[in-house]
Order: sequence, then C-alpha cells, then structure tokens
Amino acid sequence: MTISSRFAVGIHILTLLELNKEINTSETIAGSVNTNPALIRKIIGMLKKADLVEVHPGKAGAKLKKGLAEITLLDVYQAVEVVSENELFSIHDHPNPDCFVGKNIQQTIEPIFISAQLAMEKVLLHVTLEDVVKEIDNK
Amino acid sequence: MTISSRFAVGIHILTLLELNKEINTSETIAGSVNTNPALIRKIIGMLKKADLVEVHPGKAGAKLKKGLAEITLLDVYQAVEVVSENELFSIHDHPNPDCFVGKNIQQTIEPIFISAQLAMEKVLLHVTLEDVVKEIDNK
DNA sequence: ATTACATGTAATTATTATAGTTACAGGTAT
DNA sequence: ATACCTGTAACTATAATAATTACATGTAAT
Repeated sequence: MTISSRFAVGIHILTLLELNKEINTSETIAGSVNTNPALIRKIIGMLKKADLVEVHPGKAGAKLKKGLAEITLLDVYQAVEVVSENELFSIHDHPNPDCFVGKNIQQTIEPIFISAQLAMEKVLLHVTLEDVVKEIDNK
Repeated sequence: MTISSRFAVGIHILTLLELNKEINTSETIAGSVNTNPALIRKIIGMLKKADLVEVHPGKAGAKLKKGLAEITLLDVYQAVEVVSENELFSIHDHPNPDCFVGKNIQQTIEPIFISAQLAMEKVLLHVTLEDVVKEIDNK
C-alpha cells in the first residue's frame, strides 16, 4: 500500500510552473514528469478545482494562482484526493456486536487513527512550495 | 487509498486475546472480527513472526507473548506489513533527468515524505495495547 | 472561416493490493 | 483412530492506480 504518486506529481507540476518560465502545456509538463499529457491534464484539473492553478480550455499553458509561500504541501495533498478525509486508516466493518471487544473496537481505535493521520498532515502543513523550490534551486 | 484493515484487525485480535479468557481459536476470533478463520490465521501468523503472540500448529488457541504495556500499536502496524518501510508515499519513477525539476524532484521530496510518515508512526509508538484495552474496559 | 493546436473528459487496459473463500496437508490430543 | 486445530496455497471478486487512446470543445492566428 502506498499513497498515490499523484501527490508527488502534483508537487512536481507546481514546482515546474514556477521554475519554467516558458508556456507550460500539458505536453511540456508530461515531458518533465515522464508520463502522458492526459494524466497531467487530469491532475491539473484537480489543482484548478482547489484554486491552486489557473488554466483555460483551449488556451495553452497553466499558471500558479497563488504565491509559492501560500501553498502548503497539505493543500496539494488534499487537492489531488489521494486520501479521503480522516480515512488514511481503514477499520474492518461489522465486528460482532455481541462480543464485548467487537462492540467497542471501532470507536476505540478511530480517534487514535485520526490523531496519527493528523500528525502526518501537520508536517505537510508546515512545508510550502517555496521550501521545495528553494531546495531545488540549491542543487 | 487506505491503509489495510489488517492493522485494525491485528489490534482487535490482540485485544481479544487479553480480554477473552477462553481458548481463542481462529474460529472464535473470526466470529468476533466477523470474517473467516483463514484470514485470521494469516494475520496471526504475521503477529507470531513479530513475536507478539504464541501459537502452535494443531494446538488450539493463541496467546499474547508479551505484556500489554510492552506492545505498541507501531509494533502491530509493522507486524501486519501494511506499509513498507519509508514508503507510505510513492514518488513517480523516472522524471526527466534533462529537466532541472525532473532531475531533482525525487531527492527533494523524499525526506519530506519520510518525516511526515515518521510523525504518523510516532503517534502509534506512544499508544500501547494496554491503552486500548483500558479504553474498551471503560465502556 | 479555416486551420492548427490546446484543454477537458470519457473509455479502455494492465497492474497491483485487498479481502473473502475453499481446500487440504500436517500437527496435537483424547 | 478420531476429531479438531493450525499453516498455507490457490482462486475469486473488487477496487484503485497509472498509462493510453480518442474525441468533443475552446482559442487564436492567418
């Protein structure tokens, strides 16, 4: 099990929009990511829906819609919908309600799982695209 | 995408071993979890490999091999192999090495992803089965 | 207006993981 | 010898990902 690479690709796309000052078509971007343009358009569609990029039908090129420092990795993570809200961990359905453990296990475990997920998301919240771009610039 | 319910089932099984003082066969346990015995045996096999339970071929019943307070949820998480080490997040393969972004994106993103994963695992490290059992006892 | 080219999106395929299930070999105990 | 258990392999159904093809629709330059 892994979290979909859509997340990493989303970060890649946004970083490229900042660093490549040419017109960034889905084909250009696909060349950098090394995948096909349709997939890029799909992910860009998600980033657009989250108000992170500007792009128009028929018009070549996507652009960032916010400053780099205003976009956190959590924004990207949520935009590409790799994990449903509070559902990083799944809990088995229908444990036996006639068993003391089965009856209570779900509600006991759920808050623990959510707090683990939130701890992970908090790290993403504190890293911005600016951090990523600076790090790449350093290389 | 979600982390397999094997993790939740693993916790359920260990909790049951503590609270149900009868002999816990794979069929008994399957009745509480509400799944089938073969799946339970498979998960118990993983817990055994991680030295968390004791169980013998042909001999009915599994038992905890450690004290409740000594088993963290991280131990269970790792035992049931829901996520490979440092690979909660996946990064797209083969970004274009001729592109400045493509060339550097993987090594830039990886440490961020790992630290997010570690933050999540740290929460699991600080919750023990004893906490889970006490919480269930409170209900 | 026609042409060229872009985005948006649906449909298809291959791959992989999960979860459920059946079947049975082999161990244990009465 | 019998009954019952664990360990494990094999098979199925389901779902998500990622890659790909195809095409409708929008934009803009000539």
